Amino acid sequence: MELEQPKRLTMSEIAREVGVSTTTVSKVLNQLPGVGAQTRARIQHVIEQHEYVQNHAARHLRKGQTGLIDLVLMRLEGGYDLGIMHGVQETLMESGHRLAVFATHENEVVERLWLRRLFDQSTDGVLLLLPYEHGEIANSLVQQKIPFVAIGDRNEPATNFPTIGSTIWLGGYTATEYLLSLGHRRIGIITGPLHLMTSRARLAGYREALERAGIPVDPALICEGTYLLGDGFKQTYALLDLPEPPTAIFAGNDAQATGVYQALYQRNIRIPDDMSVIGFDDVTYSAQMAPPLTTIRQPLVEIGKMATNMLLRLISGHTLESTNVELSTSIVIRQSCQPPRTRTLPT
Amino acid sequence: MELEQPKRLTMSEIAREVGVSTTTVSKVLNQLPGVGAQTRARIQHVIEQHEYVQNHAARHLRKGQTGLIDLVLMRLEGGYDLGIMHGVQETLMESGHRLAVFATHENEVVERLWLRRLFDQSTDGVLLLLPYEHGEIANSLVQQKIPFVAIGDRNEPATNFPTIGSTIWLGGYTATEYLLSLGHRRIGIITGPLHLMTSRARLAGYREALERAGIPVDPALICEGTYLLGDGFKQTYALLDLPEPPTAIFAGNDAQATGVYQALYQRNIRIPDDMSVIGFDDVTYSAQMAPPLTTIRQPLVEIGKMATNMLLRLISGHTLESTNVELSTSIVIRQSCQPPRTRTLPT
DNA sequence: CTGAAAGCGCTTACAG
DNA sequence: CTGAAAGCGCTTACAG
Repeated sequence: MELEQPKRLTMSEIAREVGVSTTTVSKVLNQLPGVGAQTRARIQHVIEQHEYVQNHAARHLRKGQTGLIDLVLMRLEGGYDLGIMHGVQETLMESGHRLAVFATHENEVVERLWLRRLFDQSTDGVLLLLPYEHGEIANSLVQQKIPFVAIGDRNEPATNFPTIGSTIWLGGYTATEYLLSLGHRRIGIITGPLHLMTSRARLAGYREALERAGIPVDPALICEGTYLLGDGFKQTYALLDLPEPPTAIFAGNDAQATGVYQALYQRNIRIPDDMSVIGFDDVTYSAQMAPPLTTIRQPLVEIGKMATNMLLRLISGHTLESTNVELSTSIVIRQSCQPPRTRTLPT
Repeated sequence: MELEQPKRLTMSEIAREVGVSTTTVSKVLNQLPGVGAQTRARIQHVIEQHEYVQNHAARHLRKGQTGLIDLVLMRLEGGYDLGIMHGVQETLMESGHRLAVFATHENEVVERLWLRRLFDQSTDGVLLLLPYEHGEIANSLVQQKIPFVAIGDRNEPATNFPTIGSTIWLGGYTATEYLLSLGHRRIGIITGPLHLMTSRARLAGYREALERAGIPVDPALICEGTYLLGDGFKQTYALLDLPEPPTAIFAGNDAQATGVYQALYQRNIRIPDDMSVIGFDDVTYSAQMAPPLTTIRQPLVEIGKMATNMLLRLISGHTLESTNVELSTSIVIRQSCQPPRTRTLPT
């Protein structure tokens, strides 16, 4: 006895079975007008009975749409990227698009290969989540007329393509300002790679806050990291070993803050009693750290959603009201900062 | 002056320009034999000159292949999932497939909708990364003849579909055994949700090790978590508040181990001096924790690779040598465990 | 309200 | 070695 093989039907087979044309079946399938109620019902019935599903490729070929959005990033590492992806997925869920994810792993050959593949019209649009400057990619995309929006924080004067980010500079300023308001005067900062705009923006905000407070910037307090936990750890040791260590550390992002925590624990330095720590991003686990991390929140999920909505609008041929959007950062005060206790407050 | 518009050419336009048939162009494009060297060169030239790229949809329609693999998971949360995705991506990079990612967020409606979409022949195959039992999904996939492999750890006797996982039970056993060998007698365990096979397997391994050592299992030492940092934190407090607290904690996974660390730090209990901690998974950050976490390694990347290779083989019509693969777990000894110091070793 | 027919851009027997 | 032609499964003017 053979197992029943649920053969996949084509539209014309459905049409034949009902006794109508494929034109009519197509109309029913796509909920277009111009079909009698009776006919519609009969067709509907047969479709359901056979669990008929349209062939994606044929539809795609005819309509020139793939139902696919591509997201490109360097590396999937959690935190920042995942926050944004959540927003993207959520929005895509409503639009019905699928999300293709591609990680370049900083391999330019692979990247170019992938880019080439997109040109075969197999994507409706792309989301660029690349922390470094990728003029060439953006340009190729523009040239190929593939809709895209770049997510990140290129505080460059003007780009000729749509971008979305958040007010990084202000975030850096706010973080530093907050620590100053608590009475800290020696504030260490662990930045991201300084060739990135997003790192420099944080640092610039830090500098600005100090200068406004009339406090000279001590280069010894500025450490460069790569936004990874390990850098937070290592640079904290460096900061602690300074002749005059800081009383607070601005960790650059929450991953590095985790590293800072661990270094401090190991050195038996209590947070926030002996050292204040402030992060950046407000990643999912930030609130669960011990103590809960005070941090500068980037509205990651919102950024993801917004980016996707912008892209979707672009894809459907609309023009964007504003092509360079910045959502605002904000400070989330939890329990990792307090006034310095080892020094007397300035009079 | 108009901007040059790089119009996308079709194959027949290329053919016309060279003065050959599309048949011949297609052969060149697909590197098939049966084309004169001269002709081939001329065609090649024109192709490159125009940066011609095949239309994906047309190709797909003809060949019935999409070049797309779907990965389904509950939630993108980092650690475990990311490890596996790395492996998947790496393998896919070679095969040239793109990866479509879908997160169900435990929403069954959404899940079914998505599943339905796959039936439109828009995927070459799917990777199921769902921690709970998903008989229906697997069955639908089987019925629709969509190739797939389930990643995870269903230690069920026999499934009628391809699976890949790792030796979880043995991992649980090994972790416990190791702590016993160090002299620990009261070992706390924080499991995952106990309705999951993967959680029960760890616990069963734990029990087995204790029983073999002739140590009665104390139910008070068994805490249920959900594999999230917060559970590690909370349950550690519970364990510490026991009349007779453990001297070691088996954290269930590395995320929970992070929570354990934090609770211990907050209670001022040193690792490993005052408490040993062992994790499970060996996630990217495990080695960077302070102190570096001793853990049971699941070969996440390898699992991802293997799963993908199995799927690829399935897609190309081959049959699998073995359909239920388990890679082996192993212990990675770092610095979070040592003999208990508050008790005397048994004589 | 309904359908015949063209066409989306490829690939693939098949014939020459 | 080369090409004419059919066909993958849809959608969409267009005519009736």
